[in-house]
Amino acid sequence: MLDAARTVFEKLGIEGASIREIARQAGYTPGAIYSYFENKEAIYGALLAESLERLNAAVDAAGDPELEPADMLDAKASAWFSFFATNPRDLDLGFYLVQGMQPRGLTAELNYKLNDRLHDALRPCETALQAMGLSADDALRENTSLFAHGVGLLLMQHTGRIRMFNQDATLLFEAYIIDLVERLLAPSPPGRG
Amino acid sequence: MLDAARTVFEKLGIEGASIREIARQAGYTPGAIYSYFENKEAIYGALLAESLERLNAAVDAAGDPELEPADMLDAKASAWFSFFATNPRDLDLGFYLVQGMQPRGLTAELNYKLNDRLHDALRPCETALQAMGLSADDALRENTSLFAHGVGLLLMQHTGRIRMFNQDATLLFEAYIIDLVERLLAPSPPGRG
Amino acid sequence: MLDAARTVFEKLGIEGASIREIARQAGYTPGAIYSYFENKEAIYGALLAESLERLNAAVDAAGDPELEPADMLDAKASAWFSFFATNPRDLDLGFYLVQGMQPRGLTAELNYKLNDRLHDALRPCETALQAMGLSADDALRENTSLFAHGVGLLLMQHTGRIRMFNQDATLLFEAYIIDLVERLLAPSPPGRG
Amino acid sequence: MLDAARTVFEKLGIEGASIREIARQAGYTPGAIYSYFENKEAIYGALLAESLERLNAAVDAAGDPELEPADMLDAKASAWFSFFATNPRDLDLGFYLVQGMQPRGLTAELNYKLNDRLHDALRPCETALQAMGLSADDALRENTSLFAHGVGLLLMQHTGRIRMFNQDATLLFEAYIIDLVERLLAPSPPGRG
DNA sequence: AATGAATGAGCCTTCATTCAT
DNA sequence: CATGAATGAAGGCTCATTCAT
Repeated sequence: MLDAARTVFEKLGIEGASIREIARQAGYTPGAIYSYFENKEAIYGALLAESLERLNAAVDAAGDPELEPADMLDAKASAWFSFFATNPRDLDLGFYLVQGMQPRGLTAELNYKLNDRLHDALRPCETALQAMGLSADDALRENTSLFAHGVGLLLMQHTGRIRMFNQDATLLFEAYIIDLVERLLAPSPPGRG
Repeated sequence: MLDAARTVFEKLGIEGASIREIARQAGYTPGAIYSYFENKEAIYGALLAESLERLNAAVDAAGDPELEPADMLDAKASAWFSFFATNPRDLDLGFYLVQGMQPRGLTAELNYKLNDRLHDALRPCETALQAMGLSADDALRENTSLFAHGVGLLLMQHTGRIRMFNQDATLLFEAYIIDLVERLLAPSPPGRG
Repeated sequence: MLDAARTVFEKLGIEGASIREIARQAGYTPGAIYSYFENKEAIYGALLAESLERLNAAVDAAGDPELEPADMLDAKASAWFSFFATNPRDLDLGFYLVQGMQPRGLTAELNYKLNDRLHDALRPCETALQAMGLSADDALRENTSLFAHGVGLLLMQHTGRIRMFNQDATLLFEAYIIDLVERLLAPSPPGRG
Repeated sequence: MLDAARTVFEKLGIEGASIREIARQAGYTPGAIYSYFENKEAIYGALLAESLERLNAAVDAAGDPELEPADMLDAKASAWFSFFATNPRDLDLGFYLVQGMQPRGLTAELNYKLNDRLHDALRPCETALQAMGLSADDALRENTSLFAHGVGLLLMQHTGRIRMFNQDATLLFEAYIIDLVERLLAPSPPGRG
């Protein structure tokens, strides 16, 4: 059933994915959906939960444990970035969660769970940052920036606005990481906390 | 009439803003809308065009012409960033342009115009980057990154996901600019183009 | 449901028959219609298909198989003519097929089927004409003329314009058949193929 | 203004000819139309009146006065037939009058006038028929049949159904006239009034 | 667990017509 | 005479959701 939803969703996008269509794809009638999900938003919740599992799997699989912290940072960050860059529908889901999802569809519990799983996917980067010598606070801050940077690039790429700038999102993300590593490993210049 | 659209839009969001609702808010019947706009998308087009004008006004007003390039960069970037940070509905509009707007509503001409106006708002940063010694290509690349970074932060802040990280979007954006300036002014380390 | 459509259609004509009205007559809400038909044109398609079946039934039932070809021609032609003369709504449907029906509502397949069924209803006349000694080409031509004549009379009668001429459509159609038979059975005069 | 209506009407057909469109074509705004016509139907009434004038002009111009009655019949009948065959929009108008026009649009007076003008266009045929020796009653009957035949052929041709029969409407009409003349000039067989 | 017909509310849009200016 | 903004009614259609079976 979730597979059907995902399939429809991949084919028709988040706007075109009606209950009817999902049911048809699943070989059921519309009413049957409601045996599995409370409402339409709940489907997205489930879809998103599953998407985040795949995201975590991708991040977990990335990077040899023996890697240097800086390389680990690169590996883990590239993992979540390329997961979304490669799977635009997962990015859609993420944006949908973030933008349009009605509070009704997401129980507080599920919302927490989803947030936690997103954090889980980003934590390896934070860990690597700490391993590079950053305090917990600094690591959090840098990780937030890193995430924001990636999200911005993904959004631009996803909507075609990045071609507008004649740039390649993945290259720019890589460059950001390189600059970041450089900055962290360099002797901090005067005047920076 | 545009005011009515903006009001409804602010109240109900971009999805909930139906022609009926906009007409009601404006004190008209739905048919009357079509004396002013060809269709629903055209309303957003007009709204967006106006939003981009305000954006450009904000950017143009920012920064004393006498400023050093680095400070000018800061001023101009902060201008567009804070415009969107302060006016979340304009951010919504921007995201809508970027994500959902149907080609039908936007004539190719208008689409170009809107893109141009967005570029206009970002160009001062690029100019400042070149004034700091970057080549045209490098300036474009850095400007793209800068924009992406801001967009990512704005998105996170806008959707409440930034509090999740206990960070302040504006501070993070400022930090990015500082690092950027530092990096550009520093003697480039070996191995970086 | 089809009955409702037919009823509304009889009451309000083909132009006045809205989905809303059909639904109301059927005791349903508009949306319910779409469980039965893909769109409005499909309703007419179904209505027309059924009408053509009744037409064919009437034609098939007409004329003792033992009849002479000339009498069979009379019987079959009178059958389709009187079907439409007696059931003006079926005539309306036929005109609608012929004039206004959008390609969207009628799949190519259905369109073919409808055309075929109309041909089926006219074929017995053509067969009788051939039995009277006409070549296939001549039979087709005479049958086409016969059909056109009937259609013209039906249209005039239907729209009240025939009273304008103080004539009775059925009598005129009968007279046409009589003349036709006479002409075909008579030794062809010189100069006519 | 009528010209504008006719132009729009020729371009967009009877369905697509909205008041807005007519006004635009005429260089006016919709409201201005109502300075000239009571309502939309009145426009069609005027259009039709004018069409019938052109029809009569065509019929009047046809056939040398010196012609034999039989040839005159051919000339006059061919005139009205080819008028409609050549100007399908006039045929549309005629069908519209006959099928869809609301009583509101046509004052009784105008209706009479239109009927009279149609009769005028057909009268030369009737006169020719009488000149060939038919009684007034017989001439009326034959003329009615002739008109019906032509109308049937025109309808079939107009709607593309005549190609279905692989026939040429004009040829079939000509053949009808030839048969008619032949029949009338031949010694009437026994049993035909 | 599943059906599937049905609802009800809503969507965007069109259009003849009116009327104060 | 003409404007043109506005109306009001209607149009076809979509969709999440419900519920008796």
